[in-house]
Amino acid sequence: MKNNIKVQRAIHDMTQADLAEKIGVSRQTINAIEKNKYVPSTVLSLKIARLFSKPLEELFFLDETD
Amino acid sequence: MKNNIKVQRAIHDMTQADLAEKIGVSRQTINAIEKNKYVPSTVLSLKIARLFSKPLEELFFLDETD
DNA sequence: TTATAATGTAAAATATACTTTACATTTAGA
DNA sequence: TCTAAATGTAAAGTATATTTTACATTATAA
Repeated sequence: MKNNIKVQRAIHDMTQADLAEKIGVSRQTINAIEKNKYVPSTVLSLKIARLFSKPLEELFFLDETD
Repeated sequence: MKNNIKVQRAIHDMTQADLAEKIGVSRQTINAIEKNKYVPSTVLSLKIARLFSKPLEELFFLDETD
């Protein structure tokens, strides 16, 4: 799975720490998601999508490995 | 988080086993998700949404506990 | 009513998400 | 250039998702 969280952060001018704090996870969790270290839970991705006011599918995408 | 997978299965006339097989997880995983035993990964919920041709937010909802 | 399919559940094992702490590297601004 | 902020990364620990096996319960159809 891929995502464009980094772009969304840029649009909203937020740091990884900002985003982490807003959705209640650690900064390393955001970093790991952006670097595709692991797949977030649906609760987490829903919270991120809600924060950025975008449909989840515009932020997270299945790829050939999924 | 809540979901209406059971309703979607009914609409598409699929059993838990059918759905499990189509998205490549065990039947117990589907059952556990429907019974809110645990929160699926984003890959899994994206696959379910794609299978039912619905935006993910129409299948999975954040609630007060999230 | 009986057989069969579907669903619910549970325990043990494994994989993976997420936290915490800590430090190194990169980026950006004074 | 110097400094501070932001990002990347790593290891150890904890929590939770998912599988497998197995069995019990419920619904359905003959």
